[in-house]
Amino acid sequence: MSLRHALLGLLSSRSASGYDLLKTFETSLANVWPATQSQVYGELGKLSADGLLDVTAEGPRGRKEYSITAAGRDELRHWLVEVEPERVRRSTMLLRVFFLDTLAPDEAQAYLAAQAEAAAQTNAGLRAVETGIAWDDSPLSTYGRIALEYGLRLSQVQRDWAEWAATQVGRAD
Amino acid sequence: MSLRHALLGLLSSRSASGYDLLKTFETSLANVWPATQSQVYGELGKLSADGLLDVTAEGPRGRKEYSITAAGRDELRHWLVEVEPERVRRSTMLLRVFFLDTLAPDEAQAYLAAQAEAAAQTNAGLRAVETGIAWDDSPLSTYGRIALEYGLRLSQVQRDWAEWAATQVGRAD
DNA sequence: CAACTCATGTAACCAGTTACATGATTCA
DNA sequence: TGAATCATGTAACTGGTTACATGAGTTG
Repeated sequence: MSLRHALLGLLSSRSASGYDLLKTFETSLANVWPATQSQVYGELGKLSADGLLDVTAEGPRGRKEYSITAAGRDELRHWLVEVEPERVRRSTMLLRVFFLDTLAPDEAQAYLAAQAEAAAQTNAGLRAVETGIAWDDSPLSTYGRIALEYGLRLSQVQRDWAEWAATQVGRAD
Repeated sequence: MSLRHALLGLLSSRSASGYDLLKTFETSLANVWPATQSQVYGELGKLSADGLLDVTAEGPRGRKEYSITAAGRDELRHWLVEVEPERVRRSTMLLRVFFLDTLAPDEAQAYLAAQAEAAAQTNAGLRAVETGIAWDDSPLSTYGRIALEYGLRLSQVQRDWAEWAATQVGRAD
């Protein structure tokens, strides 16, 4: 049910069309909560049927501009302050680790080295984003910076872990 | 498609029934790749229809014991060495951060403090698991230890990040 | 013999992905 | 005027969750 809240969150600061929102999902939200076109349009329909959004303008090419309602703001707030975020579980990267013993030690090490490299790449990409943004004291900057920092720290720990893990493999094999 | 490979991986070391596998999913694999009963039974049926598993014994109460086939081992190996693990994206914990500016600074800080606490709890739980296991030099110990270490480092970085993030909120509000 | 565990299966539903389909407007 | 972009929608499918249904064997 998080797509609903992602949409409510985006619409809490400004009204937008499905098309506008879709572009936000492709850019800033892509790393946190990706969504496809069919999903966004479908969910916008449900949200207005449920009274959490209104169509407040119609433009050329059938464009519909959605605005959040008071009920929508209540729902967003409720989700933010009262609903426990569910911890992320599934990780195929980690699932594979459980079965690395079916490979030769050097193959297992190669797998872990590849993971270290992928994490390093992610980290470098995020550092490039970080330096490319003109950070200021706006709420968007503050919270955007916080989210980015999470990505930086996570990719760093993934890299360190994978490098350490490679040293553990084959120690006793 | 990872459930298939999780099942193949578990069956690569020993044959088991759906019921046996289910318990493994509830215990050791629960934090990495949870699966439900209906999912496991359904996938076992598909895997044997596809020739990756065989029913090698039938026991009381309709129990079926599944064994991995040569094709199954090939598929497992292929997945481990050739298929790129997809990076985890979706995180409602992080999605919420983008919308914390709709709350008062003290509410946003409370949210982040709660995340720090949750991560600390997870970390403590994993440390308890770590000390409760008799680690040795077996492959299971090696890779189990590596997976556990990931959880320890991840929960630590989550805690540190959330605590730091709370100090950033309201600095300029 | 009652309660518990072992053991499998199916149906309905929800979230998400991919692909198909259509058409209006803008701009070089 | 042709290509690109804007803009919405639907259908089929996949993976996962919850709930329902059934029954055999084990143990106190």
